[in-house]
Amino acid sequence: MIARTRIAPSPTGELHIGHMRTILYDYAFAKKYNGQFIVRIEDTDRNRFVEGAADRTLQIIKDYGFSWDEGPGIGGPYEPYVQTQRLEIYKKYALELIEKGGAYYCFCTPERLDQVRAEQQAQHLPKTCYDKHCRNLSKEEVEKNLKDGVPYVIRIKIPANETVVLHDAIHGDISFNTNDVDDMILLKSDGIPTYHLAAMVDDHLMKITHVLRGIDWMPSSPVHVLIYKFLGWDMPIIAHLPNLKEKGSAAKLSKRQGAVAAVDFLQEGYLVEALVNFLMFVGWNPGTEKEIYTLDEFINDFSLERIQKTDLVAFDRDKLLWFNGYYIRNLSDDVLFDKIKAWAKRFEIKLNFSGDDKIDIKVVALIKERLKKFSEVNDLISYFYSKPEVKKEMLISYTKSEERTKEILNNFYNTLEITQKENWTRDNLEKVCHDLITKYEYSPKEAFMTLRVALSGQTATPHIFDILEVLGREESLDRIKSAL
RNA sequence: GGCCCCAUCGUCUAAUGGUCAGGACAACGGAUUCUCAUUCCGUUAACCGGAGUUCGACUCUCCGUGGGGUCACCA
Repeated sequence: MIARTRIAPSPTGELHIGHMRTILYDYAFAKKYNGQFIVRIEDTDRNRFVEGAADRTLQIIKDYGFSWDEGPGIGGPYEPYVQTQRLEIYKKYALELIEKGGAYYCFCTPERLDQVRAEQQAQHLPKTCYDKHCRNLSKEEVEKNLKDGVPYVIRIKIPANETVVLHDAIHGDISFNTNDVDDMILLKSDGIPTYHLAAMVDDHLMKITHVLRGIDWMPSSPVHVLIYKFLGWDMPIIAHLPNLKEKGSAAKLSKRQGAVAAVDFLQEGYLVEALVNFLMFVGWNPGTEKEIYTLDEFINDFSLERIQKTDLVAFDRDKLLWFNGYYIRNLSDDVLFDKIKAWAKRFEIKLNFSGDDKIDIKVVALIKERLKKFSEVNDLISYFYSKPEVKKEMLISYTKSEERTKEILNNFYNTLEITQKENWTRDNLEKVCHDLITKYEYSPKEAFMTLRVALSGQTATPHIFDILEVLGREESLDRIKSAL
């Protein structure tokens, strides 16, 4: 089998992370079955069009590590891949639909439609729908309106009381009664098609074999099934994917909880590998206990059958953070440092590093196992580069008294002062300090915590001897003196 | 409200008639004889309710209940 999948973003804003999940599945499926992954821009909504959004969407897809075999920028055998450049094609099929009795001209004004809807609501009808007014127009009336230039749309002519079944690759057969289906608009009065027409025509013409889309499309799928049927085309395989929700509630992703757009996650400092690995499990799992996946492994294991049937799947931000920390820890110090710098450059974030790569990489190595996302870097490294504010209460909280704190710090100071620069290494410092607390019978906790606070102003930091080493002799002594 | 989809630990999920109902995240406890983190070990914890089918139901059927989607000249 050869699979051809597509993603059809509409340039109405920043690409949503849920959409990126669908891209991942589309991409993996096409690759798994030696096919093509296609990007098609669905810019048929002129009202919500956002300038530059299409380019940013294309860019973020690349940023996440995906590439398309056909689409904007590279073309392909079925170009163009931008819907507003294909208007003639849709018009042609809309007319063909009318000819075949599957659609009709509708001259109703938006005002009349609003009125009809309002009346239906006032009567508390189970649902609002077009009253099919223009289905009864005579051939002559239609001709006359057309000749007079009366604005029109083209609607699908849904047959009465028939059962339409959708073969969903995940949910199985789903049947609808056509009495519940509205005569949806296929071609708008401005000559631009709606999704229903445009996507079906393009999917057919572009020989798409599998369509993965959000489950919110399910209610309109009878319209799509009927379009294919009227035009005499074979339907691609359709799979409806669960939507994303915020963990712990049924609410969809919200900015209050964190990033929502794909680019936002990059900006917060998530690694692409972590993001993609996390996204794999947002609606799918291999049925095994394996959960660390490379893209290639995923391509190999992915299958439509193992996509979850549930309509909502949680986007667990804690889990994402865990994935990210995992991938960060698996990076070498050099690579991590380079990635942090690249991230800061791209998002114009000022890092508090010294600029001396040798020292900076050492610091990165020390914070690596604590780092969950890049946006935390500055907080974690601050005291390495600038004198911390040391709170007195915190400083003396590990000893019985101020006197004892002073004594401990004095002893550390004196011991460290006679430690020469060439001996200022992590291992030697550890030995010297341990000797000291043994000699004075300090408890490790009171001594080291006091020293930690004096050096960093914090109670949670990397190992104290690592900090001493990175800070250097002069700076370390200076900070102890300040604390005293 | 009509139509459609869905329902397992706190959270996300595995299980396709027979399992001590498994894993991960989170939480908690222990170890790594300084904190935090990491790593390792461990603990707590779930089949929405009711009928039915069956020797046997988390798994199949029906009815409830609950959640979600949709009902635009948006996708």
